Amino acid sequence: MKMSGGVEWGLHCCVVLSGAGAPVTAAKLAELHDVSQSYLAKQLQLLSRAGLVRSTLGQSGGYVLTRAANEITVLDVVEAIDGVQPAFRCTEVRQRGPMAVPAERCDTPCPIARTMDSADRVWRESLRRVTIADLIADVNRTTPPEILAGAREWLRA
Amino acid sequence: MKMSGGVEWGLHCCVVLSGAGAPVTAAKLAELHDVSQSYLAKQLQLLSRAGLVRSTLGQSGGYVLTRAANEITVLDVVEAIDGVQPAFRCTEVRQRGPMAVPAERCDTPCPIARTMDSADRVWRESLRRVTIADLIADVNRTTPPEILAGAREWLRA
DNA sequence: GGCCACGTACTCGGATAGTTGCTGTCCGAGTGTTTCAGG
DNA sequence: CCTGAAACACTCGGACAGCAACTATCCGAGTACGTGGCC
Repeated sequence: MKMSGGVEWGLHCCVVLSGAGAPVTAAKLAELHDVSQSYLAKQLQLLSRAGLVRSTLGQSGGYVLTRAANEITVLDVVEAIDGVQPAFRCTEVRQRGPMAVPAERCDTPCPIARTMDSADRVWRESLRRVTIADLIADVNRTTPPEILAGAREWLRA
Repeated sequence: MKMSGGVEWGLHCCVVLSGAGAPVTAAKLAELHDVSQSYLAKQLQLLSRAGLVRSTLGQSGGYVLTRAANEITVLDVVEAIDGVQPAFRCTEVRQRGPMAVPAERCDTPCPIARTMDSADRVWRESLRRVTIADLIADVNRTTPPEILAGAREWLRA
């Protein structure tokens, strides 16, 4: 089980976009993070489809957040890039084989599926509790101020 | 993000193995669940490596659980088949690019990684709370008794 | 009749192909800016 | 000098290869049972 690596990039991009007041191009974001420019563009498209960021075309275009940083949760980004369907999908094994349970007797979900769904729910709830603003506050507290200022300046240039 | 489909098979097999008093062969388990015999053998090997089941060779061989059903958690099976490493792996993006943070200043983990680790922890904790015995109790309550008896008889033959 | 050795049939275990989905890349459609000519 | 339109340069968006991991499979190593011969 592996999450798409684009989730990490997307979260970093949201943090950066929140700090920059002006639109930032995908090329700048890619260079800042030293990742593939074309592939990051795809992740940004996913964020755009999900309505988390808004893209503006033209010479001074780029991406901006559509909402305040404290109104975007980590779960929003994860679901935008990695998809909303849970990792576990019940294939109804109990309805197969020589001792299959008829479908009409399967009114309640398989207990295995219920267990997995419950775990998936608490996982998503945990991610929903953290917002981009929380991440930014942590970044501001743990990274040297000169690097933050430098990055802000680098984005402007 | 998708979990290995073998996890579902492995859990169903543990439930069945707990009900059967004698060793059950991989071929029988595969036929009972109507899944690929060879592929399920691979999942059972993973369970064997993890020490959850014990394999006995020879004519009347097969697989048996090594512990009581209430001492095997769903997380044990998930980690045995799907692996123990978390779905999210931090690539230390902050240490890359033109505005990289030097490694010696990165004493605390990235807040993104911390958020993901926390979510992964509650997910695993949720799965750890459910045991095979819990699954069995639910199965016994929700499936018609004649099917349970039939399956037990089918396994014996 | 009891015991031992052998052969057989059955089991698991690891090494080997196939397929799906993630990773990475490219070029085309669209728009804001700039420039230049005309009034 | 001001205005308007056209050309340009830069942006995002979706369609196209490459690779890794999961899925599926096969055959070989090893063991318990059954059988036959011997004592």
